[in-house]
Amino acid sequence: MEKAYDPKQVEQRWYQTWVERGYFHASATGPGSPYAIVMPPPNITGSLHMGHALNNTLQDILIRWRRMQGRNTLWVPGTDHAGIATQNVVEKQLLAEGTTRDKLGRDRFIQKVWEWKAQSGGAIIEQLKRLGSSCDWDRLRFTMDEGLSKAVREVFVRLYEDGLIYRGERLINWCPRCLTALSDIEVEHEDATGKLYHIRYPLADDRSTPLTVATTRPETLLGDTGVAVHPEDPRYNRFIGKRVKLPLTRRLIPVVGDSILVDREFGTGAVKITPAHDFNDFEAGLRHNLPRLALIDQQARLDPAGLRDAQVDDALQERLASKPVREARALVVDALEKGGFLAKVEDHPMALGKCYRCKTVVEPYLSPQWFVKIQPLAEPAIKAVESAQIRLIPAQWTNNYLAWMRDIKDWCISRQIWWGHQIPAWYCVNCGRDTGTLLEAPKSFTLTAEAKPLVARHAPSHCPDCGHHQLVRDPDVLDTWFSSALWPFSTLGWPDETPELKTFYPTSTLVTGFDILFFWVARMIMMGLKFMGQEPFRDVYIHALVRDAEGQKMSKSKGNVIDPLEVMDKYGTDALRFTLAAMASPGRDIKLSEERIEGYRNFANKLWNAARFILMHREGPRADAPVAERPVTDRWILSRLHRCIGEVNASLEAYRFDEAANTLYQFIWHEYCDWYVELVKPALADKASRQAAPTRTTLIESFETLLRLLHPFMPFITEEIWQALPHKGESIMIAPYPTPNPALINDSIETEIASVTSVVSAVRNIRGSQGIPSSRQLHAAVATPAETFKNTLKTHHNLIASIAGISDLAIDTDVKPYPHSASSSVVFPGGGVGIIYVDLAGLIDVEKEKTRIEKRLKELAAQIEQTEKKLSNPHFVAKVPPDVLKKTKARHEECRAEHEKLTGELRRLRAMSGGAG
RNA sequence: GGGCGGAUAGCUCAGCUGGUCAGAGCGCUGCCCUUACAAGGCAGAGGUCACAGGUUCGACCCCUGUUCCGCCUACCA
Repeated sequence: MEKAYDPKQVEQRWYQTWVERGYFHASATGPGSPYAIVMPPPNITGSLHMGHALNNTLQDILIRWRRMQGRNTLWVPGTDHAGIATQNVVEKQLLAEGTTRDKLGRDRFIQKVWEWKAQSGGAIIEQLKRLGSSCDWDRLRFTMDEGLSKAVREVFVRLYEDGLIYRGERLINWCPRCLTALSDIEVEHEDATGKLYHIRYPLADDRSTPLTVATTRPETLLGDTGVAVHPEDPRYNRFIGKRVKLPLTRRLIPVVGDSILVDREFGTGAVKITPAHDFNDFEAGLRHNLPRLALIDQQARLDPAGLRDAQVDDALQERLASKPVREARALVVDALEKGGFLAKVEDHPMALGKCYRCKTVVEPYLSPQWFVKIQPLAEPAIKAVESAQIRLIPAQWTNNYLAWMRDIKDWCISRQIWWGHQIPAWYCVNCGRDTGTLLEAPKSFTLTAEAKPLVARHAPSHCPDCGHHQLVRDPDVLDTWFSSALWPFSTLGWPDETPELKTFYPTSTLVTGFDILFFWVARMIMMGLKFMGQEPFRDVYIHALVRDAEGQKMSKSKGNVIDPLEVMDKYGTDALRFTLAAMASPGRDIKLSEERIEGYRNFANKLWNAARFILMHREGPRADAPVAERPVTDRWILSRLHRCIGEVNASLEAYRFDEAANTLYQFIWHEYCDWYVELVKPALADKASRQAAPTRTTLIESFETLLRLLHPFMPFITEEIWQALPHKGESIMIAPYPTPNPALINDSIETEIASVTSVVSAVRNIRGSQGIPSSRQLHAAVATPAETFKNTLKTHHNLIASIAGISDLAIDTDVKPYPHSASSSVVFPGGGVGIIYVDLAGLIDVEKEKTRIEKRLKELAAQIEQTEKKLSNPHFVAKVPPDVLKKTKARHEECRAEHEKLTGELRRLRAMSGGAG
C-alpha cells in the first residue's frame, strides 16, 4: 500500500465495478422490504453544484445504508426538461448560429432541443456518478420521456374532467423577456427603493378641485378606468359617484368607494384603478364593473393600439408608442409635471417582482391561461401532513408548509414556450371562426378566452359539435413543475399498473432542499394523493443551502462558487461527501470552507494508514477465541465499537447525518487509532506473547466492521481497504451493515481501560509541561488507597509502562516521592483518587511544576465551593433525585481528596525550591 | 405587516425530555521526524453560553421582554 491515500486511483475503478456487477440495480421482486427514493431530477441544463452534491450525498448515504441492511433498495435517477431554462439555452445557441426559433418553426426547434439534449444534457448524470451515487441507472428517467409524457396527458385530462383544470382570462405574472406566463411562486420579490408619485386628477364638473392619488407606477395611469376612495373617509366620500378627468387623456373616469382596495392611512387615501395591469385593481375592477384597458404589450412596451383605445393625448401617444415601460414612465412623469398634475414625488420602499429564471421585472398581464383549481387538491395534502402520514424533517418546516397550503392560490400551468409538454387541448377551426374565438393570422392564430377546448388523451379526429376535421392544438406547454409533480409515480410506470409501482410506491424518503418545498414537494403530495390515493413518500428530509465560508449564497457572478468537481479532484470524493454529511446540521445552512474539506481528506488518510498498520501485522497466527477469552484491550475496543455502531445507526434513523459522521470521526480517530492501536502495539511487537494471536483477530475483525459502518459515507476508500483485508463477500457495498451487539458492551472493562489511559495521560501531561521528549524513558510511581484502582493498574503494569515510556513503574497504596519528582493527581473513573510521581532528576523545572499544580488547585477549589454550596442547601438535599445527590457527593469527595494530595505536593515543591534557592 | 430560524471558544458548529469543571472540528501555542500516518503524534491556551428579568434547590436548556442577523411570506397603491 502507498504511504498516502490516493483517491484518483481508486474511485473510478470501483464505481465501474459496482455498475458492471449490477449492485445498483433494484428488482420489484427482490428480497427484503422495499426502500425507495426518487432523486430530485436536476435540470438537463445544469452542471453539478454543491447543492446537488449535498442532496445526492445524503441520498446515497441513506440508500447504501439501507441496502447493506438488506432492504430491497431502489434509487431512481433522472433529469428534468426545465422548460424555460432549456429553451433559453438553446435559443442562445441558435442566436450564435445566426438564426432564431421563429425562423426555424416549432417542430424544427424542438428537434434542435432534443439534439442539444443528446449532446450536452447528460453531463450532470456523469457528474453524479463521480460522486459515487448508487442509483439504478437502468431506470434513468427524463420528464419528457414517452412514458412520463403519457402520465402528464393522463393527469391533465383527468383533472380537466374532474373540473380541476380550467381555462380563463386572468391577470397573471408575465415575464417580458421569456415571453411567458409564470406561476405566483416563480416570481421572486426583491426589495427596492421606488418612488411614490402624487398625481392630481381634476373633478370633471369642477376642474379646480383635484382628487390626488398616489402611485408607484405613473405610466399605468393611462389605463386607469376608475379612482377609489374609502367610503367612510370624510375627506373624499362626497366624491363617490362623480367623475374625474384622467390627466393626459380625453377620458372621464368614475370615483368609486372601495373599502378593500383603499387604505386611508396610506398615500393620499385615494387610489387609481388600472384593472388590466395590477392584481388588486383587477379585483376592484370586477367589483365595480370597470372596463379593462390593456396598454402594455408582451415585451413590456406601450402598445400603440392600447394607447389609442385609452384616448391618450395624440402628441403623447406618438412619443410613447412602443416605448419600454421604464422610458415611458419618465415621459409620463414629465408630461404630468408640465401639465401641472404632479403634486409630489417621494422615495418609497417597495418589493419588485422578478422572474426567477432571468431576473427580469415581471408585468401583471391579462391573458387567457390554463389553471389548476388547487383547493380541492390541497385539502388532502394538508391532512396528510397534519396527521403525520407524511413527516417533514426537521419538523419546523411543517408550519411553513401548512401555512402555504392553507392559503394556496390557483396554479397557472400554461407557458407560452415551445419546449415542454404541449397542452392536450384542441380547438375546432370551423367553430372558432364562427364564434370569433379563433382569430387567424397569416402564420398563426390566437385563441380568445372564450375558445372552446377539446381536451383529450390523443388528438381528436373531428369536432364533436360540427364534425369538421380541421382542428388546431393549443400552442401552450405545461409548467415544468406539472410533470415533476408526478415524478414519484410516473417514474415507476404510472398510469400502467407496473410491479415497480406496486412494490416501491409510496416511496420511503424524499431528500430535497427547502427552496423547492412549494414548487415541488407540495405538488407531488397533492398529485400523489389524487392519483395514487396514497402519499408519494413517508419522510421528507429537508436540507439546507450550501453557502460559502462567509455565509454568502454561492453564485457565478459573485465568483465564490466552490465547484464540487474541483474539490473531488483535489481532495477526493470521500472527503467531500464526509464534509457535507458532517456539516448537515438540521435547520442550518452549510458554510462550506476548503479547510474543512481538507480536514476530512486527512481523516481518510488516517484511515488509510491505520489499514496499513493492520495489514502490516496481518501475518502470524490468529486465534478465533470467544470474545470472553480475548485480552481486555480487545474486549474494550469491541465494547466501544458496538456503542459506536448503536449510535451511528440511531443517528441515521433520525436523519442526523452530522451526528453519525461526527461519531464515526471521533471513534475512528480518537479511540480506535489514538488508543486501541497504541494499546495493542506491545502485544503485537512480542510475537511470542499469548495475546498476539487473539489481538490480531480482533484488530482485523473490528477494523473490518468499522469499514462497513463507514461505507455509506466514504464508499470508495472503504471498499479499497476492505478488499485488501480478510473479508466475506464480493463487495463491501453489499456486505451487511453492522448492528450493535449489547452482549459486547461492557461498562466495567471500559472503566478499567479508562483508568489505564488516565494514568498514561497524566504522565504525558507532565512530559508536556516539562518539555521532556517522549523518547526519554522515565521512572514513575503511583500511589492510591483505592484497592480496585490499584489492582487494575497492577494488572496493566506492563502496558502502562510501555505506552507511557516508563522503564520503572511502582504501584502501591503508598509510595515515596522521588527527590526531584513532578506529580499529578489521577482520578479513577470508577471512584477513587491517586497520585503519580515521575522522577525528573536533573530535568525538572520546579517553577513550571508549581504553576501547573497551582492552576489545578484553583480549579479544584472552585469546584469544591460549588458542590459544597449545593450540599449545604437543605432544599437541594431534600428535593434532588437520589442519583444526582450521590454523584454530587462523590464529586465533592473526589475533589477534596485530589485537592489534599496536590496541596501536599505543592508544599513539598515549595520546600524543595526554598531549600535549593 | 405576518411567520420561522439563529446569536455558545479566534472561525464553523454540537449540546437529546433543565442535574457530574459547557463539547467537537479547524485555527492558535509548546514539545516531538516514537518503526501506520508530518495530510502525523503528545500536551496546552482559549467561553460571565447576545442582553435584561422571571420560574426552579438547580437554567446554555423553560417563560417574558430587548437588541442584532438570516430566511420565507405578503396587494399597503
